[in-house]
Amino acid sequence: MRKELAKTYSPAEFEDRLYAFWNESGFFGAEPDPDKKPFTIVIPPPNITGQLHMGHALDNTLQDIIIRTKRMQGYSTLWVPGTDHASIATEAKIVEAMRKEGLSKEDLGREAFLERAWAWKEQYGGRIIEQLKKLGSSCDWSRERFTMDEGCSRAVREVFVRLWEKGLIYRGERIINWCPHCKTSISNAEVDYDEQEGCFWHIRYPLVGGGGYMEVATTRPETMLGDTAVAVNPDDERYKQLIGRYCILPLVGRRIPIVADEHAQPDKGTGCVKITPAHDPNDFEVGRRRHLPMEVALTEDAKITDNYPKYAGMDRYEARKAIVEDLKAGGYLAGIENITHEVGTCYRCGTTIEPMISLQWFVQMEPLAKPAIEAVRDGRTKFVPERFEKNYFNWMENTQDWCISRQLWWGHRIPAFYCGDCGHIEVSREDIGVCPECGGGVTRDPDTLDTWFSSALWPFSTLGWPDKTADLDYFYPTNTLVTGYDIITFWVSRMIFSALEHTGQVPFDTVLIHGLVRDAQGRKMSKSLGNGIDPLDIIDKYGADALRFALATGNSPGNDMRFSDEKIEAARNFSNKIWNAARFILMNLTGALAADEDAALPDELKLEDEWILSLYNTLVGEVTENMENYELGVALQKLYEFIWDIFCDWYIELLKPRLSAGDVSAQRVIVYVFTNTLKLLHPFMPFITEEIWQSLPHAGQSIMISDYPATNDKLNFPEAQVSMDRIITAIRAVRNRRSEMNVPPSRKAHLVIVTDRIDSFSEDTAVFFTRLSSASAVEIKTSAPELEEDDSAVRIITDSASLYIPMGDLVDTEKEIERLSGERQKTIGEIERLEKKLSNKGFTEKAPAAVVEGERVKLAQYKDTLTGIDNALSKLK
RNA sequence: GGGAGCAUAGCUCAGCUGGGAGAGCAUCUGCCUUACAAGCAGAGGGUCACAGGUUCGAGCCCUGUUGCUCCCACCA
Repeated sequence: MRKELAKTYSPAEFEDRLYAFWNESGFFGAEPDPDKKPFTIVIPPPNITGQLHMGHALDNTLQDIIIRTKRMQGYSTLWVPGTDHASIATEAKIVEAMRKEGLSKEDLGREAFLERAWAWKEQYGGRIIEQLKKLGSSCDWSRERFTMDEGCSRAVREVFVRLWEKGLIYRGERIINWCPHCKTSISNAEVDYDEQEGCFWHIRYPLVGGGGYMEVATTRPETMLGDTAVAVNPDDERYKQLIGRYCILPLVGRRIPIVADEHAQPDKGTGCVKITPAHDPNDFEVGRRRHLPMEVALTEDAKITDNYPKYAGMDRYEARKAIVEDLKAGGYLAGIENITHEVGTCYRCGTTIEPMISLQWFVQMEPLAKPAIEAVRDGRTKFVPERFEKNYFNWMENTQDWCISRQLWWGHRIPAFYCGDCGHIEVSREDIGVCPECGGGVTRDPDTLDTWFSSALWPFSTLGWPDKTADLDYFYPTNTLVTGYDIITFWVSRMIFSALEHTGQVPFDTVLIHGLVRDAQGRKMSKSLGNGIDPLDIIDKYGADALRFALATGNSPGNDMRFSDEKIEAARNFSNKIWNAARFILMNLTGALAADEDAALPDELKLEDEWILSLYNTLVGEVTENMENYELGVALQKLYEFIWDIFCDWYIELLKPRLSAGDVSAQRVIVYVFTNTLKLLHPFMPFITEEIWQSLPHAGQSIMISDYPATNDKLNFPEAQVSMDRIITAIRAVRNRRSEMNVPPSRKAHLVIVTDRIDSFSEDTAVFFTRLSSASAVEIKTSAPELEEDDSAVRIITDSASLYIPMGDLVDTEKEIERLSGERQKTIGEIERLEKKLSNKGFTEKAPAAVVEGERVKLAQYKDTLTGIDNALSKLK
């Protein structure tokens, strides 16, 4: 039984119901099917801390559009959903919540903390999943994964052990980015740079044995406590003779050497650089090269260490003030310069990061990067748009070793065990209790892995890897990865090298990159600005389809977009338009079409039927091609234009006389075209298309599992297109004239059409003029009408007909002559332009024949128009 | 310092492999024409940033310039 369509478009009344229907019917599920080709997408797993924002909405809308299209095209489609544990973000939230209860991590201890974290995950982790469902996401929920679930954890451990065994993971003391707030190391990729106001402090370091000072400049005077040298360039004539001598570190009194190192550039500042190996990445390198001692001056929470009693316990900013004061007092301060500079901050909490020397785990990048670069270079994975490949190459080719250990508890604990007796490090797939070397007691590394270490495995860990599962065999490698450009380095690149290393295959063949969703003023949506638009509010108010339409239309790959009220309203209006078109069609169905069956095309087609079928067929071809090329926005735009400007504004209007007469062929054609257009639109706007489809004559359970329309040569009617174009042009011309003369549509007028195109202008098509151009009666003649000399008929000239409307004294003859003369000039201009073009041998000989022919046709049309205008003018005069 | 993007109607943006520029919104005019006023019909509005070049032909390809944005690196 078909469903009755509600009178008004109220998405809230059917979206949830339809989603439940699809889900319960198992349409989202996928199984390996040897008779079908697989098509797989893995979701970029949202953080369990997350709430759905516009970025998610865009990302998942695009994925859903793609997966729904492929599903209808007959692929066995799998969209794997899931969430990310987001170690640092989640831990920060839980710590914050605990702080409000007056508790710290240390108070609870690791076990209890993790219990809390899991409870938190259970409580909030599902929230974003529910929100994705509101959007219409057709994920296979039976395969929902979590980066810390058993399978993913096993994959993580396996990968860690394999990389260790291959020597691609190592543990070492390096300068790392330390977040004093999160109290963990973070990778280079996790550092954001903020422009900040600051100072250059010029400090004098007295030379040992007299003879003046070395003047150094620094933005961070507090780090001087950790200075262990001053460097000058070996080729710098000014200081050459000082190399090997010593100076005294002010306030501390330590003797530090003057060393030669290329790091010091003579043309920068004074040419002398203070060297703090434990607190600056460059200085660290200098320290290594010159065998300088490491002097740690800051603690993990960025306070001065006890080694400097005067400043001990001060945080870095207090210490800075105190030290600057003391330098000034001691006469060591040579000057202060105000500057703006980029300061590294933690991407999660915004705290200024502190470069620290620390013992951490690293992944050696070079051997992994090489094949990953190759895979993109030879096209096994391609980026859409292509330009992002440069981004990718740039990062991959210059990447440094990846710091993967985090001093956090929420995450995958590093599977390394340290022997307390012999110092052996055992990295193991299984937990161990004793040292395999000496039998001594072992302790496990307390640290966890960078969140991205597990997300890097997502395309295959979610399909069962390291086991050889049927899913992995069938659905992997996946096809399209959809994500924002802001995440290419964090995630996309790491998935590519991880997949190549562990599965020997690229993780996906295409990376579809989209931009950011900005607010109406073009600003990034952010919590601090408070300019975020909640997609769920939009869905409540306008419906998920409208949201999806607003996000998908006019959006091209890789480019940012703005989200505005106007956009969402336009989207809602389009939904409403479709809804009402459906209502109109339904109220006109009679007889057989009232039954549950697919509408087949009738044997006899009228001109307008052939015309709409032709245009529809073209649409199918174009949309299909656009979808292949990931031009989703273009495809949607074409659907919009077809539905609104062609189908609703013209075909429905043209068909009204036949429909009101109960013409069953007309019903069949309109249902055919409408139903199939809905199918093309379904991936973009799944809810409204389903709700309408259910109420139209149809076979099958759901539009979402119906067959995607294919082009059909039998539906091409070029002659009908030409004929209808003539009619439409003529109708528009009449409307145009009437509008210019401010004649209301209610005032009907007699219309005489003089034409020799009787194939287009006939008894059958005359009715179009009655309805669509306010004609009271239509007369078609093949020779000029015998209008009386004084009859001021309005003459409307098109390339295929002259139309006459007697309007009595509504028309001013003088004005009419003026208007026609103007039109004549314009037409002559066009004719001249085309004649010039066509007399250009370069054009006629070199341009494709079809283009030249097209120009000839245009010229002939303009000439016909001119003849018509001249006739009309001579009549008026 | 290296790389990328953007510049098209008043605003926000499309424009796929070069063949005389489009949409939405806004503006103006006329319409409650029984699917839809969340609508219908019409109108105005653009040296496609600037300067060269390639081509029969350039919004599109090449070179340079200007302005804005982003990414990476660096910043003692």
